[in-house]
Amino acid sequence: ENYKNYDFGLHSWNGEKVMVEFSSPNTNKPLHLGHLRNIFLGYSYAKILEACGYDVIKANLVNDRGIHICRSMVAWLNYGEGKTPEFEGIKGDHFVGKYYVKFNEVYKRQIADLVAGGMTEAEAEKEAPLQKEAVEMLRKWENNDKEAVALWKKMNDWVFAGFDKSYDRMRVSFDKIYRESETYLLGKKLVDEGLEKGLFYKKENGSVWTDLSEDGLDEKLLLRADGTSVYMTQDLGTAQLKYDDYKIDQSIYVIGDEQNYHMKVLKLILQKLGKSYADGIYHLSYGMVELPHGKMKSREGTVVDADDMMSDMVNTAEKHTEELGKVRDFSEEELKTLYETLGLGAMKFYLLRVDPKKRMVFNPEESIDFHGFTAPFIQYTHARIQSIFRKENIQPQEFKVEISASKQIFHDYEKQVVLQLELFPQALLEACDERNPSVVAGYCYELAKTFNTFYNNLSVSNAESEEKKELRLQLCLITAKVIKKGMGLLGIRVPDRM
RNA sequence: GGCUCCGUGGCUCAACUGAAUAGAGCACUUGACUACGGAUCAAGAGGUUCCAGGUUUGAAUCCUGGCGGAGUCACCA
Repeated sequence: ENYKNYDFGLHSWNGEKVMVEFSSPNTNKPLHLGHLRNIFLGYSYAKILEACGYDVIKANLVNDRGIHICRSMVAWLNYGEGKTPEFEGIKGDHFVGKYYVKFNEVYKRQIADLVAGGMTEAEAEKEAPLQKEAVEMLRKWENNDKEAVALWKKMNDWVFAGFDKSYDRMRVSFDKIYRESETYLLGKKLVDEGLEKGLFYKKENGSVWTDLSEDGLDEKLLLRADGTSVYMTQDLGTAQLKYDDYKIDQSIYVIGDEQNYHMKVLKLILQKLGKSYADGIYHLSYGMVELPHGKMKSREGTVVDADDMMSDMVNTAEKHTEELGKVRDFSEEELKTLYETLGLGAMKFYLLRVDPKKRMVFNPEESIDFHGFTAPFIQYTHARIQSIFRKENIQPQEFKVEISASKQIFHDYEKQVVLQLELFPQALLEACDERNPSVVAGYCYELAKTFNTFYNNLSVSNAESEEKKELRLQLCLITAKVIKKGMGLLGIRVPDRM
């Protein structure tokens, strides 16, 4: 009965505004597997919040300033020979990333040389000529040096263009982009504010600190001796800016668990500063993605690149689909869309099906398995349902959802499907409260499984009676809708044929 | 070293926050298309929940102590 005009768990606005920040890349190298978990998690959780009645702003805080980008800049100046991404024919983020790698190669050698010359490791790290160039570049940038800023802008634009291509392919978008280059000055203001209030203090060399030892934490640096900002400075400013811009009730940060401490400190400092929005800060912390052989290390070249990963998954979907040969009549365009839907769907689901808090092992071979607890399994269920509608000449959009439960004697298989469908709103709320999209992933899987059992045991088209047929068609329809809705909350599309 | 988190069949994950026979998937074994799509379904085998104590009518879950692993404690971000 509940399914008449049922809106599948959607709630109207509950009056709360939430910002979800995710992705948050550095502009010195391309996105990798870890970012993928972050992005899919953030995007999915934003959708879940929306479905539960929140007004959601999806934000991306790009770390576009600092020594890391200066390193890429110096390397490009020294070794780039004026080349551009267009010239090389590669994405801008990969292009700039190449120079970051180059920097590290040379830097490492210079350190080794200096250490061989009698310097300590720490000294060598500071004295290496290339590092000195980078530091000088940062200083110039902070002093608004025309050339430095122009180069910085040029290289960042390359990277942004590259990122945009990746986001497009992932089918994620943002409502607001913050750049740390635009927020760090505000952060410095907040530091001044804290100094005036006596919450922070200056050390002899001029660096600014706050002492959080009473709260069980350590002393924390807020401003370097030379007056330049650190990570925390920028985050203070960004937090303020987010609130000024949107007057949000909650501010959710999707950030890896290696920053648990940092986020704790950030919130505490803002609370001490008496900021009303501080209490609304929540760190949606997620565990690192590891590979079967250990964790990803850029130094050892074991980082899995996000773009490569996506291509691999889509290629696998293509291969698999061709082997099965069920969509030979598809146009090129349709095939391309299908492969993206299946490949990226499988990848998103693989990353979202586990509790975000926990570290996870990414097994490339298992991730491309399209059986069992996977997106293609669920997508397949959806496609088969659509197949029934095609056969019955029914337009799902026009088919009315009207279950007259009272008159029916439900078969056990039918009952199980109904019971499972009833759980959807509950799963949605749980995912929202627990801040855990994997609840939705698990739900979709259970629903698909329950439906498949029903499907394999009872015929829809050749049902015992017209009434039964009607009922089962309705079960099919609602199942398809809930699957589509649920998977949509994970950012995964479901095809009508595959 | 201090603080935080984690340890569940060969592998990847669950377990409504203390409940009854610890659930799924992969891999393995066996079955099912003259039935709406076999990317499916049905069945089987596989566990001392890291170890040792403790609390409890009852512990994977809570406490203590080990062992093993991760993160963090930067004038990096």
